[in-house]
Amino acid sequence: MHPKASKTGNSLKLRRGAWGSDEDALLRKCIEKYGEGKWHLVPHRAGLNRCRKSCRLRWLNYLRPTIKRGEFGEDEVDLMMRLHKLLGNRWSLIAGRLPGRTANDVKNYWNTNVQKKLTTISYHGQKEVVQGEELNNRKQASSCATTHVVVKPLPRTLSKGTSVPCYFNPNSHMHSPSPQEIIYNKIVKNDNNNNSYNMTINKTPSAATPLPDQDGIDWWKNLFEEFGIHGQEEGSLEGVLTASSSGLENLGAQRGLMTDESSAPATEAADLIEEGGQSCWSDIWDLLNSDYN
DNA sequence: AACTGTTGCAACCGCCCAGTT
DNA sequence: AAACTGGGCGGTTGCAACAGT
Repeated sequence: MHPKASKTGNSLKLRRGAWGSDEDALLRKCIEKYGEGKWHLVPHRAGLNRCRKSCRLRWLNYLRPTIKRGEFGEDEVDLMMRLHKLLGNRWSLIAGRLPGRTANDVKNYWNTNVQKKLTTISYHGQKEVVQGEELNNRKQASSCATTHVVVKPLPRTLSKGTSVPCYFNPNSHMHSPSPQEIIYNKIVKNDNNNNSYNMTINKTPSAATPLPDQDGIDWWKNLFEEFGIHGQEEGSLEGVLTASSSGLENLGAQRGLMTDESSAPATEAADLIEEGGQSCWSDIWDLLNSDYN
């Protein structure tokens, strides 16, 4: 019996611990037949003596056919680092940007690989083995030295039928960021590189891109306001764009990411927004896909 | 070969949030 | 408004496998 199987009284009825191949097969069959969701029905439907949470976890973290196995690639680790810097321990959000990777995978990788590396690399960039009291001292010092602002967007509730602009590239497994996301990436994350997720952009949004409706406008407005960016015209797309144009500059400057205003992508994007209004997104798209060194 | 220490990761726990009653 | 329920998340645990002595 698995050691975790005898912790609570409930476990007398429900099986716990490691999953057997027969259980996996039952669960897989059940999900194939009924689809994901309604997890409280899954144990009964599948004929499993497991709790709903256990079934859900097993499926999401192990059985799902889209799950990618094997080592994390260099680009994946790089993206993970950036996202962690931005989001903190929001593993599900980070995993959402790493196709095929689960939140559990990301969390485990971070805890076992990345965190370990961070604590064993000295300030001079030289690898060394640090243990005991010295390790604790380093950790303490490191937490002071690398303090940064973690952006934690609040969950947003939209009314029914809202179409928040979502720029999904059907030809790619990767999510293609919206123009707004590109701007956000460029400024907040200082991401000017051709990372894998940026390289999936293979179309301009000019024709096919839906423009935000009122709820979408509010959504973006709320996001900007969260960063202390305020528009002049309430409730209009132009207002949001105007707000974003000034706000982007402020945000970039606030974060100390734009040393040369004349060549900063945010400034140029902001100018384009101010000049072009709704029709300028394709220009901004091109601009933000170009390299800034 | 036997023992000990370390690592990776699957699984569980407790909590939170949103929706429903 | 309060209680309940389902879904989801981050943190933690502990086992199996591996590496070192």
